[in-house]
Amino acid sequence: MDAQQQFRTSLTTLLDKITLLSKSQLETQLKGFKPAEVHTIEFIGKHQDVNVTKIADAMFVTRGAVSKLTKRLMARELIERYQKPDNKKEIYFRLTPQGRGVFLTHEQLDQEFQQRDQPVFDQTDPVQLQTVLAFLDRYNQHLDHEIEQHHLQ
Amino acid sequence: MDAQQQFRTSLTTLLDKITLLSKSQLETQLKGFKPAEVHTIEFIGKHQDVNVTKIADAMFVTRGAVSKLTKRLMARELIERYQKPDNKKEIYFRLTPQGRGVFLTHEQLDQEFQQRDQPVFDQTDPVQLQTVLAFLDRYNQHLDHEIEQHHLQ
DNA sequence: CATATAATGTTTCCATGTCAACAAAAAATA
DNA sequence: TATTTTTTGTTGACATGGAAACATTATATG
Repeated sequence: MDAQQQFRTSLTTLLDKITLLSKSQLETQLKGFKPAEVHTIEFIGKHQDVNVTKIADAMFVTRGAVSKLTKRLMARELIERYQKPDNKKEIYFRLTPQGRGVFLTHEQLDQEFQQRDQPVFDQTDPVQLQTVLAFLDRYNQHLDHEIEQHHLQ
Repeated sequence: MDAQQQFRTSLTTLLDKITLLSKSQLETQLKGFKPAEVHTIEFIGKHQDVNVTKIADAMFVTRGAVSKLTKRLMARELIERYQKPDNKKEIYFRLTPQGRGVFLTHEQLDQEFQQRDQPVFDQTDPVQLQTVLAFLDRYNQHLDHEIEQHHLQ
């Protein structure tokens, strides 16, 4: 297996595992909340004047999905909607006190995830770590180039 | 931003870009096939004596989901089932000629993606490349440990 | 200013995934 | 060997996300 294939395989399994782990922990600590719901609460908690379209863009899902999701979250009184006096089209969301509770729990969990993986970073030589990060940066730059060439975005 | 955060950010954007680039090509060349379907065909094509449980483990989904997926693929005559004479419980899958067609198309697309990104790997010092791969391996091993500790899978 | 176009959010239909219960067979255990 | 436990695969109920059609409002254009 050449380097690129090995890289891709490692990356894929890495992300599958991270997803699996965060999902289960989220489910135990935030029982009754789906990952997408928590993610939405997190996004609303971190940004001002969030609407359906912004959430959809940030989460890489359709507006329809977000519309349903926010409806559920409002029914459970975790978020609430508001509008601005000069715009009758856009609908914004903010957290309710209950929603802020979920938000804080999630923040704590996120710190736990970081702590869970920190040993990997601590036990790696700083120079090697920089090599890894630099490589990812170069790869990202290359893809930026490709995206530009293919006239995407 | 610390190393872990930088690593996470780079990884996320890297994958977003890869998804964006491969999306349009996959849609034109493998029209009518869902990512999960192609992924399953790929897995069956690459491994011997694959059963529902193995696919589920490899794709991080439930056995129920795989059971339905393989049923669909069999209905479309892309895969077929077989058993071994000394085991009446386990059911294995292999590709049909049509399934191999899809498999090959996917392989070719994959090669195109590889060629697109090969410059990044060619222009990286082999020693540094090994550092990157070794880091990912260590990270994966760490997560394997975590998954085991949480009694997942 | 009037009209065309774009943006925004919702809903319906549909596909697909999870969960949980289940049956059958294999493996472990007494 | 007989019984219990585990493994394997399937199914039905349910939830959820995508696609597309739609209504409403904002923005661009003439």
